[in-house]
Amino acid sequence: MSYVSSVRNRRAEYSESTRQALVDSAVDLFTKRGYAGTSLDEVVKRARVTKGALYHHFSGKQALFEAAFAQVETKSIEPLAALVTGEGEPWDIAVAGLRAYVRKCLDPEYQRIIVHEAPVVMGWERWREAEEHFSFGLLRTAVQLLVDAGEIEEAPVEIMARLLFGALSAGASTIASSSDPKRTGREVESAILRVLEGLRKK
Amino acid sequence: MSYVSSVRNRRAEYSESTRQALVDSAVDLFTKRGYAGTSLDEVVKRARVTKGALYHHFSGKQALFEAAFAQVETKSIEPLAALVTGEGEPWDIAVAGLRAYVRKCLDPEYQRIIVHEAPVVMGWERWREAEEHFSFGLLRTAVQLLVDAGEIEEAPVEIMARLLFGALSAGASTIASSSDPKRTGREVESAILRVLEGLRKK
DNA sequence: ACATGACCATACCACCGGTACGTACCGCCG
DNA sequence: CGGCGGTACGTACCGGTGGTATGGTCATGT
Repeated sequence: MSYVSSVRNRRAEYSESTRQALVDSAVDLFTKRGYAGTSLDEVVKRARVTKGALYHHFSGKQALFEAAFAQVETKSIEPLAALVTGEGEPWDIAVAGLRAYVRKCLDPEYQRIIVHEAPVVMGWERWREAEEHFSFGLLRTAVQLLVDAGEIEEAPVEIMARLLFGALSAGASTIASSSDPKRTGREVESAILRVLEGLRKK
Repeated sequence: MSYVSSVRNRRAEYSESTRQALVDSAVDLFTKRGYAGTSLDEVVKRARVTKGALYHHFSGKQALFEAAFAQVETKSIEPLAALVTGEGEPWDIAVAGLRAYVRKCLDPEYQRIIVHEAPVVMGWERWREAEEHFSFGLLRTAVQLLVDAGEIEEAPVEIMARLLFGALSAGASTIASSSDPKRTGREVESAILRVLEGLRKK
């Protein structure tokens, strides 16, 4: 029986491997040339398979993008999630998470696929839905923590989280396209902290 | 000579008219179906010309989009520019401009073409450059006014303007895709005002 | 009157996303 | 062990789209 299951696993592993190769290839190309700029022919060529394989694993280009999206988000968000769900003062957690997120936004994959292309490729509604389980979901719970702890003035958490999310994304983009990312990074960080401090109850 | 010039104007007017028809058609279709979703065939059909005319006036689809972008931005930004360059207390100007901008973001054309598609279609760098002369440029000068007037704490104006711009854009998206735009609009307005108040020197 | 260039139409091409269909291979049952 | 069915692809092809090449028309300078 162990023989049967091992053969079966072998087969399944092959399939999973090609699927993974397709996703990796997609992440690479989407990052470098964007969604519209990459052709499926190139994706399958780099993954050393054909379009038959692609359309077996995914329903189309959009689905392939969503798989790439999920992979990048999952990989990127793990340390942040550990940070937010860990213990500590809510305010310190927020500050640390903010710093970590700004750094993560400097990763080209995250920058291009998650921040820039995803909302337009997936559509705003679908993007919003997907982000509930990833970056935005984390930010929202962090803000909720701050409100519950009485650190910042009451406000619709959803709205405030959206605004902060937009500000963070813009800050990340600014850093990424700066001629002196180190300096700009420090400036963005302190500016965001100043915004947060402004919201803090005194 | 008035005959000659009149004929010449007639001819030039014809040309300008077809160009305008193309841009109007593009604005319509880009708003309804997005950049990737609209075909040039449809654009020229609605403008009652052919692709020959299109490629005579524009170098390609991208250039057509930039023309549509410029038209929507120009039309949208005029009243705001008048507000910012007018006289009055900097703080009141900022608040009024903010309100006006949030309202403008409810316009479907502005929402789709300027906020959502432009960064991806034009590329972030080109988009950033173009925005210097439009919405972002205005926001930046408004922030500069506030700093010069000593209303808010000193900070790199460029950075602070970027963050506020990102927050505004996110707020605009939230409003536009809300089931109750009026209510969400008020919430976004008050949330942004709270952020501004937080930055205010007391 | 002739050349010239602005302005636009027509016909066509290359490429891309997606589909239809064929096939090799493996697990399973009689 | 033999054939049957399903998985995991490969191959060939189609419709549509952005872009190009070419040519024609008409006002205008000389």
